Amino acid sequence: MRGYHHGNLKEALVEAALKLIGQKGVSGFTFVEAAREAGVSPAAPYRHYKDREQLLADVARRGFEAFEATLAKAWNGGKPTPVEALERIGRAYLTFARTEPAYYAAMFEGGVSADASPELRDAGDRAFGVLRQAAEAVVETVPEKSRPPAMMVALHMWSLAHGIASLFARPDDSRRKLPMAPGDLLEAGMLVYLDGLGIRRS
Amino acid sequence: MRGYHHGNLKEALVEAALKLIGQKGVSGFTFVEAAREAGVSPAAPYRHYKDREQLLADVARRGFEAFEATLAKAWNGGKPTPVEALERIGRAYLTFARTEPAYYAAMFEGGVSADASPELRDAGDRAFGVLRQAAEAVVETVPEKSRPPAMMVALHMWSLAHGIASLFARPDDSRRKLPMAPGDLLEAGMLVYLDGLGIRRS
DNA sequence: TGTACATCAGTGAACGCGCGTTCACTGATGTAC
DNA sequence: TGTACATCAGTGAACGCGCGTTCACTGATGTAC
Repeated sequence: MRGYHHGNLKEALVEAALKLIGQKGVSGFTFVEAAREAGVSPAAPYRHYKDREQLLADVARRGFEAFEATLAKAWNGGKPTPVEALERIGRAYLTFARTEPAYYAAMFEGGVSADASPELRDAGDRAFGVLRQAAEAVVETVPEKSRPPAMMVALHMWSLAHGIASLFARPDDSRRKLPMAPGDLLEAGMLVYLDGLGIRRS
Repeated sequence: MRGYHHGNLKEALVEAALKLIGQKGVSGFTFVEAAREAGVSPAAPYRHYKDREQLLADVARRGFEAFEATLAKAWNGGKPTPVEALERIGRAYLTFARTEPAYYAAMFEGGVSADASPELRDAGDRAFGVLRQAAEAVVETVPEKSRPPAMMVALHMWSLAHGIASLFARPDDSRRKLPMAPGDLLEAGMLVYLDGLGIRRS
């Protein structure tokens, strides 16, 4: 922090980006201001990132890694039952969107193309992998004959959670009022859906 | 168009905004460029809009009105059956997001607060009203005793459609690859969900 | 253990750029009489 | 029907601002010997 060399500038820039994105959204975040926030001259970030886009992509990648860890923890090996664990994933999804709006925005609203870098794509795929694996465990609780495709189930869960997150569970924009908590809305939706697949609740 | 007075500048600015948003996203759209696109000096737009934000809000409002018309047309009075008509609404939703990305972005990703103006809020409410009314007709096909709340159903449909739209059905960002068409993914999800509510398909 | 030196991570000044906004203004339009 | 005049919708020049990016540079660090 003191002295000519910052010593940890890359991390400081990521921190600054998260703070700024949280305050003004992805589009309000600038390279120069991130440098200022990190207490460094406007030319310094170029030692670590080629441009603003690359810093954003790095933030998004870290976001997906944190997201994956959050979802994996919520899954907890599918205990006590896959359905209950999947519901925990759903709630963890919304909690992440609410408590880490900067990460969430960089991941999903950044205009950062998913294949801006291989690392970003991989991180995104791994996060989705948690959901997909959960969906697999859940569909395996029904007889093989009437078993729905796990990929489809995972995509439905993801879409529903993301839809609720971006419509109702963002802290910054007071999007729409809801007659219930977003987490409850998601859980209700998941239960109805799983019923529709013939999956028992317990 | 010719002469000192444009004659139709407000409309031209909206057109320009749509074109620019479609090309570079909401955050890439600027007041000055909209003026340039409309063939007018950078000071001219101030005769019609207080600032960039107000123009954006106007675009979003018009978007919601077009959206409402699209959804209402798809609903078509709930014929031949409410469930089929609801599926048509779902597909129309995704088609709108795909073919009118600029409107969709202004409506949902603009950072335009829903209550930037009463007109905007009303337009948004009316668009959602179509979905809500459709949900009401659909739930009324089940006996009152086991009838789910229409509001909840409408919110689930909206969230699922919006989630699929923003994850998979935007033309600009090649978000994620899908093993199926977004419309099919949504229809499958809706059918499973309605099954879960005990609503027959026909 | 000291020293020479390569490498690295910063500085700070400068640039061109486009944006948002303002200002006094002026050409066109419409209306009162 | 003609004319005077108020109003309106535009002009264009100017401003301050912050951003992205570059450049030659310099202080700090680490390593070979």
